[in-house]
Parts: sequence; C-alpha cells; structure tokens
Amino acid sequence: MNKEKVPDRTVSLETAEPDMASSSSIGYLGYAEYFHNKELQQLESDVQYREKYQKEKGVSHPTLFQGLTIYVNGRTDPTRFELHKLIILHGGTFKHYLSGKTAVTHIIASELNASKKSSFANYKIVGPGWITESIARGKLLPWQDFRIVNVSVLQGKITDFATIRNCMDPNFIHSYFKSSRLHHLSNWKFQLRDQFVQDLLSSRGEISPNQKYVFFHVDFDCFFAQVSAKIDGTYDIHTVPIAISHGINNSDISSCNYVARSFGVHNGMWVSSALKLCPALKILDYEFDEYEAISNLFYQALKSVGIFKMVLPLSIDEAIGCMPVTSDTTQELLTQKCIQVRAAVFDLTQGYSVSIGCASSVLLARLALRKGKPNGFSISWFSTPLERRAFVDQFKLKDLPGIGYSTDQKIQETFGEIHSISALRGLLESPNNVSKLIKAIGSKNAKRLQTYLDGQDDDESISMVKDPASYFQKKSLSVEINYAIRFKTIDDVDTFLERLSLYLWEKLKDSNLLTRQITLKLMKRAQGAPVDPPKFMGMGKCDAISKASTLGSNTQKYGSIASECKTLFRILSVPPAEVRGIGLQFHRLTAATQASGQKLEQRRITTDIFKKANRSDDEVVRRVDEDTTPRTPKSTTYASPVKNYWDRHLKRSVTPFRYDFPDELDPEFMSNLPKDVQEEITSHHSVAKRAKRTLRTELFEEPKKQIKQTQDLHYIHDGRLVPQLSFQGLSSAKQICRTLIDWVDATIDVGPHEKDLELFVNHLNKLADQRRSHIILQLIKTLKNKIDDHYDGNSEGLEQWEYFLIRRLIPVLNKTKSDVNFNLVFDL
DNA sequence: TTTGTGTGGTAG
DNA sequence: ATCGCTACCACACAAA
Repeated sequence: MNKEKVPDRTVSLETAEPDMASSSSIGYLGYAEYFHNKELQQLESDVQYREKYQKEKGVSHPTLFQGLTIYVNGRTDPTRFELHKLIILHGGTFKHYLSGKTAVTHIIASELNASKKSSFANYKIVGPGWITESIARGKLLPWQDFRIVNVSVLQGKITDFATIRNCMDPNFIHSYFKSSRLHHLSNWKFQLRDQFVQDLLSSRGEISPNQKYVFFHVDFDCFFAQVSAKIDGTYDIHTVPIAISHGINNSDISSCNYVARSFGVHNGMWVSSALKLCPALKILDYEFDEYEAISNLFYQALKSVGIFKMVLPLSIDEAIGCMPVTSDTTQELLTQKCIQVRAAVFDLTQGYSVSIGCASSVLLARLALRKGKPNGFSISWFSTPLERRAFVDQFKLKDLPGIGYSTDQKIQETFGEIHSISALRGLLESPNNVSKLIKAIGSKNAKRLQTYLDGQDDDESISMVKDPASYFQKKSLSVEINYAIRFKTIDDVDTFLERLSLYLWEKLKDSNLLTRQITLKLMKRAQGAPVDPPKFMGMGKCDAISKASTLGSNTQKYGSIASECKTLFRILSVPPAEVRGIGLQFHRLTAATQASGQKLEQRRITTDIFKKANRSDDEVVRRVDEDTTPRTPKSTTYASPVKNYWDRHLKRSVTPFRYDFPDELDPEFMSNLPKDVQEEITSHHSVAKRAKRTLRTELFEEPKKQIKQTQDLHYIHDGRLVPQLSFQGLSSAKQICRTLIDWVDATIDVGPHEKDLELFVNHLNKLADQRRSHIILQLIKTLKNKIDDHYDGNSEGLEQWEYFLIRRLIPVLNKTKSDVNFNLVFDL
C-alpha cells in the first residue's frame, strides 16, 4: 500500500474548523453531508466532486476504475472515506448500499464476518490494497491478486456466532466479552487508570496537594454514535437519527446522536421502543477497535495541548484536564483554552467533536459540561458563592453526580415531586427536612448533596485531584456475566466456575497480587419471572445473592480458588437451571512478594497436587504460592458463617431439584480417554456426587446431624488470653480426634456433609492462624489413617473423603510447612 | 465500640 | 435474536 499516492485531504469541503459558536453545522461533516444525497443525485455529485477537486488542485487522475462499481464493507485501511474519494477521483462509481438492483462489480473489505461472507458469495471481494496499489502503479491491477479468501476468518466467525449463545462453550467468556459494551467500558477504564498511575509514578512529577486548578471536563458528544457513524459512512450524523446497538428488538441502545434524542430516544432504551418514537432511526453496530483508537488520539491530543498539569482519565471518551490557576486566569483566557483544546482533539482525531465544561471545581466543570453540549463549551468562573449557587440552581437533582435513579426516587418519596436543585435547597433550610433527607438517602449521601448545593467538591473528588495515584489504584478484582447463562446440571456450573476462576486468576497473577477473600455472586431467576425473559438470552428479573469466603491465607492458587467457588455455589443452593448470572470477586488484595512470584513459576512447571500426592516418594507438596508472612490473629469469627447465612436466608424458598448425571461412570468409556481427562472426569463426578448427597440430605431427608452444633468459647489458656478454638464443641485435640474417627466411620458409605467439612476446614485454618501446626498435623494424620482403614471397601463415601483430603486438607497442611519440620507421605 | 458480611447504588 | 460490566462507596445488621 502506498500512502504517498493518496491525495492529501485538504479539500475545501472538509477542512472547516469546528464551529466554536456551538451552532448546528460542523465543518467536517460537510463531506459526509455531501454524500448523504440519494443515490442518483450522488452519481452526479461524484462527478462534480471530481471536477471541483481536480480544478482546485490543478491535477487530473487516470480513470483507472472507469466502469467499475465498488462497495466498501466494514473498517478498512485507508478508511472508507479515503477509499471513496480515491475511487471517484479515478473514475469509479462508489456505492453506499448493496441494493439488489444495481450491480456492484467489486467489494472492498479487510475482513468479512460469516454472514456477510456468505451473502457476498457472488461478488469479487478484494482488499483495499487493490485500490491503492493500482493507483500507485498507475494501472488497474488484476483483482484476483488482492482477493480475500480467508476460510479461517469465516470459521472463526461461525463458531463465535454459536459460542455466544452457549455458555458451556470453552470460548464463551472470551467471545462474549469481545462484544460486550459494558465489559469494554470497564476494561478501558481500568487500562486508562493503570496507565495513568504508571505514567505518574515514572514521571516523578509531584502533584502538590495544595495546587489550585481550573478543571476542564472534556467529553465526546455521543462517542459511540459519532465513531460508528463515521466508520459506516452512510449517514450524516447531523440530520439522520442514529443509535448504536447490537440487535433490532429488545436490545440496548448504548449511544444515540442528538437528532435521535430530539425524538425522545435516549441511551439505555430498547431498540423496539426507540423505533416507536422515531421510525427513521438508523441502528449501527459497535466498532470497539475504532473507539479505542480514537480514544488514544483523544488522550494524546489533551496532552499535546500542553496546558494541563495532569489529565485524569474518567473513561474511554471522558477526561478532566487540570490547569494550574495563575494570576492571569481570566474568562477570556479560559475561553481561548477551550477553543484550543477542542481544536486539538478535532485535528488529531481528524474530525471528532468534544464538548468542554470549565470551572473551578470538578463538580462545576461537570455541570458546565452539560451546558456546553453538544459540540461546544461552557465556562463557569465565579467570584462569589452566591453566583455559584445560582448556577447550581439551574440544574436538576439527577444532574448531580451520585444522584441516580434510585436516590432521586427516594428524595421524591420524601418530599413529593421535587426535581430541581433550587427546590431542594429551599426545603433544606429547615433542619427537620435535613434529617428527613438523611433518613431517606443516608448521611453520607445527604452530606455530599449539601456540599454540591454549594458548588463544592465532595471528599472523593478532592482525593482524586490531591492524591490521584492512590485514587486510581485498583483495590479489588471481579468478573461477572449476566447474559446467556443457562445451566442444566451442577456439572455445568462447576465447569463454568472453573473457567471463571481461571479468567480472574489470570488477572490476579498478571497484577502480581494475592487475595484473601472470595465472593461468589449469583443472579437467580426471581419468583414468578418467566423462564424465558423478554430479552433474548437475557437474565430477566432476578434476585442477587452472594456469599463470601475468607481464605486461610493470602493466596494466588488457582486450585484453591476454583474449589472454593464450587463450595460457595453449593452453600448458596441455587438450582443450576435457575441461575441467570454468575460473578466472582476477589477482595483484600495484597501485593505478592517478588519471591512468591518466582515460586509461582516453579510450581506451574513442576507440581500439581493430585500428581504429587500420587507419588509415594514425594514429601508433602510445598506451599509455594501463598503468602508466608504471619498474619496478625486479630479477631476471628468463631461462629459458623454458614449458620449465620441460613438464619438470614431461611425465608428464601428453596425449590427441590434433581441433578441428572449417572451414578456410575461407564468404565469402558472412561478407559478410552486420556489419563488426565479421566482424572478430571472422576473428580467432577465425585464433586457432583458429593453435592447430590449434600443437597439431598438437606432437602429431602431428615438431616442426620452426626455431631452437635458448634459452640463459641473463650477462655484463658496457658496464662494468656487466647481465643479457645473449638470444633463441634470440642476443644482438646484428643477429643476432636475421637470425633473425627466416629465421623469417618459414620459417613464412609454416604460421604461427609459439605457443611461439616466446611466447619472442619475453618477450624484447621484458625489453628493455622495461631501457628498450631502440630495439632493440624495430628488431626489430619488421624483422619488419613481412619480413611485408610476403609480402603479395602469401594464405597462412594471413601472416594469423597479422599477427595476432601487431597483437595482441601493438604493445602491447609502445606500452609503450615514453614512452622514445623516434617515429612508426610500420602500414597493414595 | 469495632469488625465483618450481604446488599444496594452509581458511573460510564 | 443479542453481547445486562465492574470498581467502589455506603449502609444495615450481626457478632464480639
């Protein structure tokens, strides 16, 4: 591709500067507007355009494409706009649509998705290089040399197509996120923040906390709509109502232009309702890569202006530039700067419009931005608090940051139909009303709202400006999917949980962090909600329930995380078929030390608990990827979190359900599988059977309490005040050992109860917290010996006990390895 | 009083 | 068809 041959873009039609007076027309759209005409007119226009251009430039182009009719599909390099121009300048005919009537001779595309590919089957499909190379060589090159035949692309798209509808597909998570706008928004935000922190730390430029700034809140006008419309190239964004969405029915509109808004269309609306308000609405698809590219240019432009001490990233299309206040900061100067910033973005992005709100506080800048939109700017530079308040009074409560739908509703429930800020200000003169407000929306919310009434920033915004490095530092990690989640069996759930754990674990590992606490969050179909929600593959009306588990140590271990998730799912006790969404969160993150990072690498190469345990000459697997620094015992919860949970959720209806999986695995089928697959299946099967047992006992049988309830005791031990740990009401190791023996004997046929296992692991973890490793060792040895006693039999229970021993107890044991010197051989 | 857990709300 | 994410704050309530 020869870019030099591309005529430069300084044609008068497309060089107009952004219109600073914020009026209706934007210069750059002149070009788009020009081609917006109906097709017949357009043919004539193309000829006119060519003549005008050649006359102005004093050049003429060879008519390479004479007689050809060309259509450009999707994103290309050079862009569709540039190709359009090249084609018509060189005598070709450009088609905006693939209407059936007019024959298109060639299609230009870089990549075709499956549906397009098959519908284009009868066309000559070529890469954009065909155009640029032909022009460069001065002759029409054979199109066959630039033909696009990429079967893998085709297949990839086809699997994608199926993948997104089936959450059990191994690629589901990845492929779903690839087209989830919300995932992209979150991801971009994180990346921008991360980049910001890195830049800040490497630049060593100090942020002085007492610096006074003018804030420039810069924001694209309907970003997605602007970008997608330009890529598509078919419509004039100033005259045609445009919205961005995936589908045509119950699909969210994520962005719409101001023409669409004038019909009452707004972001978040479903396409079907938007079309009722505005039948002419054009729906365009997302162009995520392009959003990212334009955003890069946007941030680059903000930096290049050179007036900002820092540029705080708010999102892909939104940032706050902080300009230090000096003695000559005046309304005139600020006006000039706003114009300058808008022009810089416009130039670098080649034609995108941003709006700016400029003020002395982050809040006022945000409000000013609303006045500046679209395609303009607004400055709120006040000298008295009175002026500030008068300015704030123009807005609605919902315009204030942090006042969303729900808070707004609560205020109205308290004070009647109150929408305006001025009305609320009046009400709050009475202390009585202030306490009403606090009661309705909480004290923090109320306090922040009052700060806003004064035009001042709340503590959070202040900390963002004063200590941005820590404000933008990530403190938790989570993943959530509430779309297309449909499970049949608990095996499905386990498999999915493993993939979700893997996804998040990789992020944890990449950020070199350890986690202390895991939360599993489920969306459960609400009582009475239809099994098939109105939105295709959506979650419908759901109850959100979650359960946290505090791990025994700071960990980065995939195995512990995944198995903990499965346990949490069982505790939440939602039938797999009722699950509509699933999420995983890591809290209480700590930085992994350099050493543990290195050990992690070792572990991945050499060890796997299962395999290690199978090798009789092996000592107990070393704990390698857990934090070995002693934790302060602090306060530990001695009561069972499980009991706590069920006390609170007992009212929740639990629908009985059946797991359908075979009781026994077919040995012939199994023997034909690779060894690792066999192991995996056996392990799933065993977890599933355990769950079956657990829930069956819980739901259909009188729960056989083998052992009495936990008691929570506290007493003086060894002359010190040490919290006395107990398991099943027993404190002495000897007594507990006897209980363990009874426990194994009593459950060797049916397997242990999940809740009991959890209590026992909790107990061990607490012992580990107190560094009482010898007791842990004693208990586990006892348990192991007892299980070995039953080894001749081939009961289900034995299998489950072994699984428990390997998966849950050995990790606890490994954790204590540094405390005592011992070798323990497990030859299972 | 302090700490921890589950839930709700918000933003883009 | 359709891609309903994710970090963070605040609160109610329970437990110590």
